[in-house]
Amino acid sequence: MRLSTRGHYGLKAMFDLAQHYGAAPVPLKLIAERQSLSEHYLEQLLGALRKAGLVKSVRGAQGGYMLAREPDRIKVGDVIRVLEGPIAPVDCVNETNPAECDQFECCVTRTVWAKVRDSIAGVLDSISLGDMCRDARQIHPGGEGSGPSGTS
Amino acid sequence: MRLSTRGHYGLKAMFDLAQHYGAAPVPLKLIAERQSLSEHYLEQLLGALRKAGLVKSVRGAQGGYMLAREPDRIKVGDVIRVLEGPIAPVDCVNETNPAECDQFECCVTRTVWAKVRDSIAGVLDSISLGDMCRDARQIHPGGEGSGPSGTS
DNA sequence: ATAAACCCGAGTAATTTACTATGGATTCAA
DNA sequence: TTGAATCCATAGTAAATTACTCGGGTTTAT
Repeated sequence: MRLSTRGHYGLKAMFDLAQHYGAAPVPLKLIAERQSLSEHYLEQLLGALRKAGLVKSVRGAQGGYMLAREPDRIKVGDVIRVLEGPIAPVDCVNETNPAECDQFECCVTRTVWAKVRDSIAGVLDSISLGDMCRDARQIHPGGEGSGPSGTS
Repeated sequence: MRLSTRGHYGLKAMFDLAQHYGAAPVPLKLIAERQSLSEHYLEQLLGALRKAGLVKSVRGAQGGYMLAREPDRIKVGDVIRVLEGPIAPVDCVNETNPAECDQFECCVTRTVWAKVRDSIAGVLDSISLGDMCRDARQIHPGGEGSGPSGTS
């Protein structure tokens, strides 16, 4: 019942980009430093997020990454689905293409997992990057300059 | 964001035991057959559940396993925590001993994961094995003899 | 021209997962 | 009293997954 580092790190990176939305593109190196993540690894995650249309990139010197749309229009669930795949505690309740139950069409443990899936999706789809930024501002008023802002 | 087979199979087995609560102990072999699981592997899971006090065992011929208390007093969450460990999408929001955030005490992605954790725990702790049996009876009226009852 | 950046695919060590194997200890029943 | 049916415990292991690293390329501002 654990997230991999892909989702964990990826959300940190997206939150970082959300905090710099509207400004110049943020170079990978800077995100990796601020969130203390491996640069090369993060590159893969941002590549996936770019292909999924959640971030845009600017190549060349002074380039970097930025959110493809406003922080309020990107949900945590969008990010996690790109990096971790469809939400599914077990395969037979997969969001996009549920695996065939090898046994019978009707099963009880399955409905338990479906409820878990829906409750996870409900939370992830109810929080946007914009929400996270507002929360951060409440906790760390003063923003940017006033010291580092770790994200677990 | 996926359960391992431990939790998946373990809940199937516990549901099987719940459906036979009050009767003679159910031998491992029978559970494994009915739920089409590896016998030896399931043995490990039931061992853990026994040590955790959720099932009792009777050794020797005519022995087997049975729930340690009424199905209504065993929640799905109890089973999953034994087999999968504490519920924690990421380590820093572990239910029992949260890992230190290496960076800072205050972080925003962390509160997201805490909400996910609580929502998962909420679902798992709201469903008992007794509930599952009643659901099964509604779907498969006639019970026992009327054909196999797969559990995904 | 150079340096700062992104882009891409392959490789890999460590860990986890999902079992299997083996042998023993207990108990019922004939 | 013997044999079969059970549970109990530990160790081993092949496959998959994870979390990266490596070594190149390509693009673009200055």
